[in-house]
Amino acid sequence: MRIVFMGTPDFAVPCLEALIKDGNEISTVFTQPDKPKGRGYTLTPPPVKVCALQHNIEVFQPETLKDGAALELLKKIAPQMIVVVAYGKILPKDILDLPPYGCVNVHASLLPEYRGAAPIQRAVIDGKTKTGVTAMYMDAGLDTGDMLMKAELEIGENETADELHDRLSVLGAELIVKTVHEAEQGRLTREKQDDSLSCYAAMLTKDMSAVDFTESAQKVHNLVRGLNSWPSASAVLSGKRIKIHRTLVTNGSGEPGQILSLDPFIVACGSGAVEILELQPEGKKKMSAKAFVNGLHNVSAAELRFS
RNA sequence: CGCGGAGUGGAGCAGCAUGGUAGCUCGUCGGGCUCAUAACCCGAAGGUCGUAGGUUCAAAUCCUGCCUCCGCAA
Repeated sequence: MRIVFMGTPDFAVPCLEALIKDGNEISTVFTQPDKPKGRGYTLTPPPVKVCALQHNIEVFQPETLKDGAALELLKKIAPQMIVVVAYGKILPKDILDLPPYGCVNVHASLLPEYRGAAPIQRAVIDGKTKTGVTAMYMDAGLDTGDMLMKAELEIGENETADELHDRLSVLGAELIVKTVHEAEQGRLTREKQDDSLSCYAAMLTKDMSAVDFTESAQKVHNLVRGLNSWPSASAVLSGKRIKIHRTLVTNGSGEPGQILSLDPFIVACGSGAVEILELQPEGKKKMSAKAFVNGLHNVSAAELRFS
C-alpha cells in the first residue's frame, strides 16, 4: 500500500520500520521539526527522522499542517493511507478526508482508556495490570476515532514505563502491519468508543516527580515505575535531591520518609515500605542503593531521612 | 558560548582553601571459624589520582588548555 507515515519519537520507529519491511511504499515521512535538546541546546532530529533518512525516505517537518502547504503536498503524493503514530500535531479535517483508506492512528492504550499524551506512564502510575495498543481511524477529536484492532499485554508488577514503552512499541508495530493488511482486504470493522469509559492521560511534568512517602508503598512504587526513565521520581534525602529509579514494595513500618535500614535501603511509607534499589543523587550518575550507601561516611540510618 | 556538579585501585566516596607517607565503606582473591553462610576473624592483590602542559626542591592538591560523565533547563 502507498502510505504516508507521520510520527516523531522512539515509540513510532518500530511501526515505521515494520511498515517498510512489510513492503509498503513509503516515499514520505512527516515528523516534528528538529528541536534544541540537552546541554548546550543542540539541535536534535527526532528519532523518526533519523530512521527515515536511513531508509532514504524523504522527510517533511512542517511547523503547521493548517496552512495548506501540507495538504497540497499530500495531494501530490496521493497516499492510499496515512499512518500516524505519536506525531504530536493535530491533523486538519481536509487531510483526514484525503486518503481513500483513511488516516489510521496507533495509540498506546486500550481505548477508550488513556486518551492523550502519556498513556503508558499513566497506566503504570495507576497500577494497571493490563494495557495494550489500539489502531483506530482518526477523527477531529483527540484519540476519539472509531477503533479497528487491539492488542493487549500484561504489565509486570515491577515493570517500568520505559520497559513497557518498548514492549508496546513492538506490539504496535505488529498491529499496524496487520491493520494495513486487513484494510487492503476490506475486512476492517469499526467500533465506536464508549466515551463514558474514557479517561485522559495528560502529559507528564516535573511537578509530579516528587514522591509523597505518606502514600502507600504500592502507590510510591507505582509512581517510581511510571515516571521512569523520564521525568523520574525524586525526593529530598537529608537536604540533597535524589532521583529514585527503582524500588520494590516490602514490609516495614515507621514514620513516612524514615530510613528503616541502609542495607537493604528501606524507606517507610504511609503504609508499608519500599526498598530502593537504584537511585541517582543530583549531578551524579545512576547507581545502586548499595553503592550509594558505601559512599556515605559513618552515617547511620537514623541520621538520614526523606523530607 | 543557557546555568551548575563531577572525573582518585573493580563500585561508591574522603583527601584538595593551609602542596610533602594513597585513606574509608564495599567488592575480589587466599586462609581461618562454623553443620553451614550473604555473618564473623586474619591476610593479600589491585591506583602513572581523566588527559596535556605550566609553577615548584616537591603537585591528587596551585595555574592553563583539552576530553568525558551527570543534574537543571528545554
